[in-house]
Amino acid sequence: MAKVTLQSVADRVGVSRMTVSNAFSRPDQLSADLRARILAAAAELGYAGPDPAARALARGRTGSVGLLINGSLSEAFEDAVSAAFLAAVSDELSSRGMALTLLPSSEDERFVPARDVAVDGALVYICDPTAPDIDWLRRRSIPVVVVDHNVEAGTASVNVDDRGGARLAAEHLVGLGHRRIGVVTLEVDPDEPNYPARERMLGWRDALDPAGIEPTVVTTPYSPRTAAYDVAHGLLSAPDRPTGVLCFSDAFAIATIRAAQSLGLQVPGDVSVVGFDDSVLAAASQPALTTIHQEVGEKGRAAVAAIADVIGGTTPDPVLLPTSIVVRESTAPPPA
Amino acid sequence: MAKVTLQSVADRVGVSRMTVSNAFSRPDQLSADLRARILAAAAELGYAGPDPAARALARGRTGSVGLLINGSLSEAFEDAVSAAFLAAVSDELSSRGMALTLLPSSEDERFVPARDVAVDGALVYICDPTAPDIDWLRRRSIPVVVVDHNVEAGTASVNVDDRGGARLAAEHLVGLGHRRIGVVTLEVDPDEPNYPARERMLGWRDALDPAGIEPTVVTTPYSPRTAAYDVAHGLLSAPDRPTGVLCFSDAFAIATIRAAQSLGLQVPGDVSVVGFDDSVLAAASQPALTTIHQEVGEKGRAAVAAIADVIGGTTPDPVLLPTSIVVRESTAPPPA
DNA sequence: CAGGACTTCTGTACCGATACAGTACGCCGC
DNA sequence: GCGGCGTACTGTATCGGTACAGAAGTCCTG
Repeated sequence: MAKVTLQSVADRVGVSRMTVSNAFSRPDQLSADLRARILAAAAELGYAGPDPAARALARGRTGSVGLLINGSLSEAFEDAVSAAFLAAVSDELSSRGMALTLLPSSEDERFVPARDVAVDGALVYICDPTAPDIDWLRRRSIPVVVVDHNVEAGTASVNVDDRGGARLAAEHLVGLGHRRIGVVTLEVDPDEPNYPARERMLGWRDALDPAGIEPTVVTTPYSPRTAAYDVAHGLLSAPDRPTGVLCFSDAFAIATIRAAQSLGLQVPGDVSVVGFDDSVLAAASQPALTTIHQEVGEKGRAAVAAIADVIGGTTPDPVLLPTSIVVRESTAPPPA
Repeated sequence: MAKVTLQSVADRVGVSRMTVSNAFSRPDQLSADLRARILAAAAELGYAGPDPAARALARGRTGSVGLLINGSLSEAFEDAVSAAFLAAVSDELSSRGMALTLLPSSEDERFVPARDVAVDGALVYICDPTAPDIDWLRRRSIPVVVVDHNVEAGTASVNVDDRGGARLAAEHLVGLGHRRIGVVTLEVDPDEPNYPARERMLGWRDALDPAGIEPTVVTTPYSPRTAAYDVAHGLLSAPDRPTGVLCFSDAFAIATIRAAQSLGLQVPGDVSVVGFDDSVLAAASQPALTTIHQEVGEKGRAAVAAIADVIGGTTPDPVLLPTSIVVRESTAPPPA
C-alpha cells in the first residue's frame, strides 16, 4: 500500500495540498464544511495527520524538550529526589503540550543524543559541567536551562538555595548545643565539582565558622549507599566522635543512622543526624529525619517554565528556590 | 549570523554538498584527507553536524523510541518497579544508540504526543488497552511492543509470568498450612482491565481453588498507599480475619503489614503477608518481605531488544519472563 | 593494453510538510 | 459603479538533509 501523505488526501478531495495542511493545522483558514470533507477523506485513506518529522523540519520545532543527564540513567530514576524532579518536569511539559526526550551522555562517538536528537530546547540536569554533551547543545545553539548548577552569565537557570539550607541545618545543630560536628557528604572532585555538594559545604561552614567549629568531614563518591554507611561508620567509631552529623542527603542521613545504630548509639540520644532534601524517605525513616526541605516539584515546574521562555525567545531571570528546615525526631541536644 | 548548513560548508571547502554529508555520516565514502579538511572547515564555521530534524525526514528514522504511558507520569517515576523498568529501558536504549521519548497520554486534543511526536517505534507500557493513544500509534503504523499487557496476535510483547508467580505465592501459603486467605489487590475495572492484576488473580486462584479455599478479596483503585492500608485494615479487623494475605505488590504488602501492626498483630506470627515484584522495598521492609521476584531490568532490556527487532522489520516471538518466589521473614505457618 | 574493479566524488530527485504572498470572489458603503 | 475589505483557497519556494545512480580517475590483471 502506498504511503499516504497530504498530497494523497488533497488529490482525493480535489483541493490543494496546502488546504489539507490547513485543515489539520489551522482550522480557521478554511470553511468548516470543506474541512469536514477533508477530514473524512483523510480518515477514509488512513491518513493519521501530518508527519511529525516533516513538520518538525518545516516548522523548525519538534514539540519535545530534551533532558541532559550525565551518568547512569538508573541512578536518576532510582534516586527519590531526581525521580520526583523528572516526574514534575514531565507532567508540566505534557500539560504544556510538549514531550520529554531523555538525552543520556553517550559513550559512543557515533551516536551522541545531545548532538543527534531533535529537540526544541534542553534542560541540563545531572551533569558535570565539563561534559562534552553540554558543548554540543551550545554548538547547536539550542535553548538551554541549567538546573542545580552554577550559573554562567546569560544562561537561564533554576537552583535551590542549597547554601542557605545547609546553613539552617548547621545552625540548628549549633543551636541545640552541639560542638563536635561531623559532615557526611559527596566527594567533590575539583575538576568536575558537584554544585550542590559544594554549595552545601559552604552553607554548613557559614554557620560553623562563626561558632568556631571545625567539622570532621568524611566523603564518598556518588551514591552507593553502602559507601555512605561505611564512611559514617568510620566517623562514628572514632573516640572523639561527633554528637551531631550533617548529611548531604536524606539517603546519606539514613545510612548514617544505620551506622550509628549498628554501633549501639541512640539517634538522637547519642548522635543527632540532619538530612537534606526532605524526600519521601525522610518522614518514613525511623526515627523520622530532621532535614532541609526543598521544593523538588516546584523546581521541575520552574525549569519547564524557564525553558519555555527561552524557546520563546525571552531570557528569564535566574530562579532560586527557597529551602527551609523541617525538625523531626533525629535531632536533640547533645548528651550531657 | 546566517544559518550554517551542509551547503555552507561545501561552498567553503569547494566540494559538493553530498561530500560534506558523507564526511559526517559515511566516512568510508571519501578520503581521510578530504574528510579532515571538511571537518576543519565545519568546525571553523561553527557547523555542529547534520540537523537532526532534516536527517530524520530524509532517512525516515529519528533515533528515538517512544514510551507510551497512560496516566500520571509522577506515578510511573515514583513507583519503584516502574522506575526500575524505565531505568533499564533508557540504559539499554542508550547503549544501542537511541534516545527515549516519553509519550504521556494527552488530555488536550490539540497536542497528542502519540500522534505528533516523531519516534521510530514505541513501547506501550502502563496503559489501559482502550486508550486512544494506542490507536494513534497503530494508525501511524509505528512499530510497537506491548509490555505487561495482554497479547494481541501479531503484536510483539514482553510479559512477566504474573500468573505463575501468583500461583507460587498462593501455593506457599497453602503449603504452610494457611486455610483462611485474604487478597489485597487492585480493583479490576472490566472496561479497562489492568492486565497484571487480572493475571495475578488468576494465578492465586490456580492454587487456591484446588485446595478448596475461597479467599476474601479486598481491592483499591490504583496505588494511593493510604487506600491499600485502609482496605487491609478492614480485612484484618474482621472476626474471622485471614491468617495469610496475598498482595498485588510489595507496596501493597507493606501497607498490609502496617495495618496488621497497627491492629497489634504480629507478622508473621499472627498474619503472613506475601508481596509481589521483589522491588527494593521488599528486602528493606521490617519484617523483610516474602515476595515474588520478577526481573524488571531484564524486562526492560527485552522490551528494547524487541522494539529494535520490530523496527528492523522482524517480528520477535512474545517474551514471557519467569518469576520465582523469594521467602523472607513475612511468612510462617498460621498460629495454632 | 584492453577491461574489470575500486576508490572518490558529484547531480538529481526526493523526504513530507509549512510559510507567505498571492488570487478570486462576494459584499459593503458611498 | 468602484475602491476597499474579508474570507477562502492556491502556488511556489523553502526546510536541511540522504539515497542512489553515475562519472572520472586509478590500479591491477591477464
